[in-house]
Amino acid sequence: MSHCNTIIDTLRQRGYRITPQREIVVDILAHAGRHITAEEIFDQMQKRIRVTNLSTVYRTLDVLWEEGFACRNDLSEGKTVYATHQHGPHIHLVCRRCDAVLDANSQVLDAMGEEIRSRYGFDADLQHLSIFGICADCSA
Amino acid sequence: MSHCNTIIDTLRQRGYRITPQREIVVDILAHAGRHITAEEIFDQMQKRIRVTNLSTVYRTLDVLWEEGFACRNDLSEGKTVYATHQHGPHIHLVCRRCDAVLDANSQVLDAMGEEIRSRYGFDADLQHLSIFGICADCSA
DNA sequence: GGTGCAATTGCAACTATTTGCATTAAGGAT
DNA sequence: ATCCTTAATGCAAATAGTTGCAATTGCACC
Ligand SMILES: [Mn+2]
Ligand SMILES: [Mn+2]
Ligand SMILES: [Zn+2]
Ligand SMILES: [Zn+2]
Repeated sequence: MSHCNTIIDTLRQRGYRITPQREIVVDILAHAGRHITAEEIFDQMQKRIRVTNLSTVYRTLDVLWEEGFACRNDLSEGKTVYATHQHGPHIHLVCRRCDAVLDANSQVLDAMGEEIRSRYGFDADLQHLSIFGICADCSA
Repeated sequence: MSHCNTIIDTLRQRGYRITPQREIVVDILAHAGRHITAEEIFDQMQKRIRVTNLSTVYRTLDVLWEEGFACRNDLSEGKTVYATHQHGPHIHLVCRRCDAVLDANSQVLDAMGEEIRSRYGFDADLQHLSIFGICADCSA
C-alpha cells in the first residue's frame, strides 16, 4: 500500500472526510520528494481539478501537520515549506545572517527527544526541525 | 550600564545608526519582561513618539534578531512574539493539537548545541527555542 | 557648526496566510 | 438509492508581515 493511501485511510479512520481536494494534496505532497510550498501544490493541483482554492490547500496542510503526516518549516525563504515524513529525517541549520541552510544529521537530537519525553511527557517533532543560528562562514 | 544601553552601543559599534525609533523599540522590548508582539511594541511606541510606523518596528526587530539581541518565536498564537535574551533561557514545547505551551528547561539542549557546533561549526540559537509536538494530555 | 552621503524612515502597495460565511457534498443511517 | 447531518469547500475580506521608493536624518569628516 502506498504512502498516500496510508495517510488517506488513517485520516478517514480519525473521522476526517476524504474529498478529491484532500486526496490530490496528499498525493502531490507525498510524491514531491522535497520541500514544497502551498502555492506550488496549488499550481500542480489546478492541472488536475478545475475549481479549487488556495485556502483549501492551506487548510489541508494544517490538517496533515496537526495529524502528524506533514512537517512545516520556515527556511527563511519567505514562504513556509511542507513535506511528508518520507522526506527526512534531518534538521536544517538556518543562518540568521546570510540565510544559508545547512542540512544536518538529526541524530544529534535523539537524546534530547528522549529527555523531553521522559521529563515532560511531550512528544517533540524532531525529524525535520529548523534551527536558527550563525553559520561557520558568518562566524569567521 | 543598563541592558538597553549595551544593546544600543553595540549596534552603533557595528555600524547601525541609532534613531529615536530604534532606541524606543529596544527600550520597550528590554523592559517588557515577557514575550511581546510587534503590534504591542508599536502601540506603546506611539505613546512616546508622534509619527512612526509599524514597518519600522518590524525592521528594527529584524535587526535585533539578526544581531542576536532578540529572539523571535512562533507560539501558535497567530502572531510572532519577540523578547530580549534577558527573558530566558528556556524552551517552549508547543502542542500542535491543542496549542498548549509548556515551558521547559533549556539544559536538555546544551549537549546538542555543543555537538552542532563541533560537527557543523554552526552556532545554534537554543536559549529560547520553540519545539512543536504533542503534549501529554493530547497523547492520552 | 556646516556638508555630504548612505542608512533609515514613513507610506503605500504588495505578498503570505487566515477566517467568516453561504453553499456543497461525504458518508452514516435508513 | 435516498435522506440527513455537519464537515469541507470556494470565495471574499481580513490579518500578519514585507518591500520599493522618495523624503529625511544620523554621523563621519572637515
Ligand atoms: Mn528538509
Ligand atoms: Mn519564553
Ligand atoms: Zn551565515
Ligand atoms: Zn495538546
